[in-house]
Amino acid sequence: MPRTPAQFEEIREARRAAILDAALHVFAEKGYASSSIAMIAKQAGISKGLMYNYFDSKEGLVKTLLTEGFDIFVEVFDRDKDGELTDEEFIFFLDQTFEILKGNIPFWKLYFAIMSQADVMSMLGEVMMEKLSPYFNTMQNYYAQKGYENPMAQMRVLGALLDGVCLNYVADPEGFPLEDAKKIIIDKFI
Amino acid sequence: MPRTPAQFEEIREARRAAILDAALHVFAEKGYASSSIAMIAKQAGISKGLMYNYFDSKEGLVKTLLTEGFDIFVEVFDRDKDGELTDEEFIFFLDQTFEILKGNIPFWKLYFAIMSQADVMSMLGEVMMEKLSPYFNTMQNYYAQKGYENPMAQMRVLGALLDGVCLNYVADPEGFPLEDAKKIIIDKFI
Amino acid sequence: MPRTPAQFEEIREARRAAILDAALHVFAEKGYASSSIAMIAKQAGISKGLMYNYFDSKEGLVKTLLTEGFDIFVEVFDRDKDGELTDEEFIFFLDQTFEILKGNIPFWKLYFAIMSQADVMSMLGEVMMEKLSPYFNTMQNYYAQKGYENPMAQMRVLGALLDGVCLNYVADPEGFPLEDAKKIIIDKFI
Amino acid sequence: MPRTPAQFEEIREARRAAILDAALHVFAEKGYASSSIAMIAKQAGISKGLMYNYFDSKEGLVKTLLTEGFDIFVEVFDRDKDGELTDEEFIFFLDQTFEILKGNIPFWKLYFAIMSQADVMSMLGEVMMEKLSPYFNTMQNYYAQKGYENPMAQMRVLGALLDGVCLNYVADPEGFPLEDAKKIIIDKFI
DNA sequence: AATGAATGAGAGTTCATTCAT
DNA sequence: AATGAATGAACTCTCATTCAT
Repeated sequence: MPRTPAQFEEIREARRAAILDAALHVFAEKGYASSSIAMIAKQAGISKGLMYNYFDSKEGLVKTLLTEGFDIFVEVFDRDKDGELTDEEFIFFLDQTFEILKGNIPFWKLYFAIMSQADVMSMLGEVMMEKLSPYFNTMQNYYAQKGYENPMAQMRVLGALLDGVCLNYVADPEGFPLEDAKKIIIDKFI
Repeated sequence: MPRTPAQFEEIREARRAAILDAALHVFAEKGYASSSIAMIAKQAGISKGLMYNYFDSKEGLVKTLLTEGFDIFVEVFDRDKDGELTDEEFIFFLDQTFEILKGNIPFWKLYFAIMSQADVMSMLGEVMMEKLSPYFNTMQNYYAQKGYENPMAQMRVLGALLDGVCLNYVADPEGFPLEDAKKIIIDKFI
Repeated sequence: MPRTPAQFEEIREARRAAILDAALHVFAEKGYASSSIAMIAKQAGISKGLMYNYFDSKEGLVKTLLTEGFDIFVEVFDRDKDGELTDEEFIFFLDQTFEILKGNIPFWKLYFAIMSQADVMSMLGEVMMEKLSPYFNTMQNYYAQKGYENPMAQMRVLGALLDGVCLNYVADPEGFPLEDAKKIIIDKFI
Repeated sequence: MPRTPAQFEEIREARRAAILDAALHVFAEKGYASSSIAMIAKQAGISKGLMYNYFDSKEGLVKTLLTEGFDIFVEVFDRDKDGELTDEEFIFFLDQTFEILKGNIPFWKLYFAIMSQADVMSMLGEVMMEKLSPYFNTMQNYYAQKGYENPMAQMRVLGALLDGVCLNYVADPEGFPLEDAKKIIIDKFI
């Protein structure tokens, strides 16, 4: 009995996910430029040729990884998008951020690797900013409603700190004291 | 009649500086792996071949950039290396850090590009850690002598914050409120 | 529908042989260091890149040529490896040597080109010695059992003579009187 | 007081010899293609540029080495060029050959390295043959006057043997039993 | 006469991408 | 849908040769 169209779709979807997963890990391990399509295909258990049946190019692959990666991130914070934050919610907010970080180290490795390459960034910068701005708005609102003098700057500093923690953590997950850092941040930035 | 040794030395020094400058900007812009010797040579206005009269390899080039870049950084902080810090000195310390940051944007772009590439890091990790550890020690000492519970974590968080500020600033020097950030950091981390 | 594994295997085997054949002739003609992958690829009618789908490196290519070339040589003499030789067998032995020589001129050209290049020799010396030593042992045994005073020296002289004949023959296959030489050698060295 | 033209000439001559000597040793060590002008200049203690004041090109250098090297060889045997040889003279002849071999290992290394490269040979082959033919004629005459059936073949076999001994000796001067070989050759080929 | 900075062609090698099957 | 052989451009690096001084 031949496969139904739905079955085909299912197989395709699973394979697509496998390729993205393989690509994420290879990119995170070796960096974007130093990763080859051959490595990714091998890791995904398929041929190089078939890769191009699923993704247009190496660049398309990394763009998909980044945009879909951020979508997951955004989903989690979606409910708080426009709301006001209590202190408990803000703590929860930070907690969530750290949980996502811990669960997606390869993604954040890739994120920082790509971030530092102006040419790739120029294509992704807008997309990312659009997705992340609700998150930043939430932070800024928090400081605004607490009556801080310069809530934008407060938000940028906190954002920078989270970037920095993220960068240090993915560079050395064993060595960086993530839990201690969380306490200190909550202590200072609430 | 040949040039005098002094003349040759002069030529070499000027060329060397031009190559390093070109390399710094290209690496900062594209990342290490995505930069080619051809790009750097073109930027420096010389032939590919001449590069190798001045530097052994692409790797040697980036190592030189980073070690000499950090040397400038280290020089400034040298006098405080082992001493204890008063609050004023700590503020001065942060001030200096920000001044250096403002004056060397391409260098710090390169620094982050390197930081996020595991393969390059593996060859540079030691060099960098050696140069930076006195700086981190100074910070840790500061928190230790102020009686903080976990000075190492305090230091790591401050380090992460400075990384993050640096990262955000070099990504968008006009948009990031560096002066405001400095005030907030001094306020919170002293 | 993809080619079957058997079809791929067929293609690979044919290409591999074509590359080895091209490489043998180019190396034999120009020597190892002066032969370029571009020349070999051109001779084989393929792109430079494809070479590396079949062989790891230029060095790998020449190693393969030499080991597989010697294997043919070794195969012929395998049965006599450890045995004692009668005069008839010794004559047969020389006969075989000359036949192999006549049928593989480019290989022996390569062999001498390699022999005279210290840097290549250093990577091949072991492989070659391992393959050739049974052959030399056979000769030495022959002289030992005939009661010669210094069988090792006899063997070395005979080996040198065969090298020299080989060298002269490959340099000028038409001009060198191979058959006459064989008679003289059998006459003097039996 | 300025140097006299004769003094200039003397300096030039000494320098020329130093360059040739340096080149011979570098070529013998690394092979022709793998030796660089930079290495040779360094070994000779002069600049690359000055090399080209003495020799047109790398190829010119090796041609000079080979032709002048053979001249030395030829000189020694000059007196016997056309004469008839007694057995004692023939032994002396072989003796001389071995002495020259022992005293000029780098030259013979270079000779064999170049011999195996058809393209270089094509330029040198004629020159060399012209210089060596008296030597071969002497050998052939020796066998002719002793009444051998095929003196040309005898000569070619002896020539091949001397080639082979030379090749084996320069490849491994410590290991090859040159003195034993000489005795065996005299024993068999007189 | 002498230097070594500088070039440019070409070396070995890698790899994203295409394509016949 | 699927393969991996094949290409070609670009990579890092080397070096004989030239040339301003």
